[in-house]
Amino acid sequence: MGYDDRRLEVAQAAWRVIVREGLDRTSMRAIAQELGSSTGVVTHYFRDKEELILFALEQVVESTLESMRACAKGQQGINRLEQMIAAALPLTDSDRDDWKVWIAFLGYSIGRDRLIQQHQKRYDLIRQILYQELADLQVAKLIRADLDLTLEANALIALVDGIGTGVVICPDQFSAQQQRYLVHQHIHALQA
Amino acid sequence: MGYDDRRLEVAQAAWRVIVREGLDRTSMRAIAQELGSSTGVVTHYFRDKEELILFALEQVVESTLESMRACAKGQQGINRLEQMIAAALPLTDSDRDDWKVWIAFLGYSIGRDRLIQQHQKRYDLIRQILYQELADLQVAKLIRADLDLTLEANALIALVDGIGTGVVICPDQFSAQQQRYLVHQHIHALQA
DNA sequence: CTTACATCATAACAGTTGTTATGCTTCAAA
DNA sequence: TTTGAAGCATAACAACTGTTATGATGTAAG
Repeated sequence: MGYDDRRLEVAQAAWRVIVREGLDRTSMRAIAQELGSSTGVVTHYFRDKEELILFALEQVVESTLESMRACAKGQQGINRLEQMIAAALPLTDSDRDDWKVWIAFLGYSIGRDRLIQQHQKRYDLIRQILYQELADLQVAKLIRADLDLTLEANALIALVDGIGTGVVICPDQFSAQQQRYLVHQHIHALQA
Repeated sequence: MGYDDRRLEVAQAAWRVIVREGLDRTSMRAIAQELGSSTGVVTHYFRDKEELILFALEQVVESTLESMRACAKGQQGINRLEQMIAAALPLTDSDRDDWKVWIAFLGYSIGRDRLIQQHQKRYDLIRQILYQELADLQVAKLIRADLDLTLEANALIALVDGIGTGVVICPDQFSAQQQRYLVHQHIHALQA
């Protein structure tokens, strides 16, 4: 097992503690205990606590971005966009844990301008991806020509964010089927 | 100045610290300093830190619920629902601070089941209010008869939540006008 | 075998946390 | 005037925090 693998193990331990205990109760010692080791391991693979936490979050973000790209492949038209959006939703229990980390981090970022700026970059990236998808659909005349695509991309982001927080707080209210319906309904309204 | 007024002042000081510094950096001493007093004041008016934080959040929630009820008065039909939703949006800078507190609290609640349950109750209340509005609209045949109203109420909650987080993270992407457009677009799709 | 480095444990550091106890005012009731 | 409580300041408490230094172990290269 190489360096990067071990480093990832530490991050995943941190990730589990965040989901179970909350971000502010995720201390170096708690992470080490979750890992079954001492804090020496944690400090060995990460300079700061900040570096560790940011790395753990980046794993979650990259994971869902990868899922979105994977779902996009082989799909076309409206269905392609719909599948991409679905890939970002907390449809499974595992996805729900990802969203817990994400929301914990959003709250943690309030009052921390540096973290807010990092989130902005993430949102910019997602917005750019969705914009491109919408632009392709508009060229193919599959969605209305009068749509402000940047605005609609933001609408999609807000939709996913809203469903994500809804699932984390009230899991019973948002089944996978209902999540898909909400996305389908939203995208359907864009069609030409 | 009575007891309750002073108590509210303490909560508002905590509220300002949360917005500026973040929830996990909102210590008893930071609140006291923001208030221009000592920690003795804080402990005098609140048993726990938890009691203080929960009280501060409740103020925010009650404030926006009151705004929603006020906006509902004198309005009718689809416009009534639209105004109520708009009352919960972060259209002004002041509202944005409310949303910062809200989102900070959402993240803080991850891994704290008691807080999650309290949020569920809040969402249940809002869902009930929106359900009633939708039911009235459905009886008046102003929205489609085949809609699952509970699902649509959840959709409205998700929409507002998504816009709220979007504004907090990327204020430039969600102007008041654009927020209103997104709500209008969503509600318009429900019409009969 | 020796050297050097990666991996990890342990311990100590100074700082911060929430909580509690104590004492000092001020002011109204008896 | 005495009594008592409200309002508030101060200080101390143990517990916890992130960080750092030091030492022990294994293991691969020379």
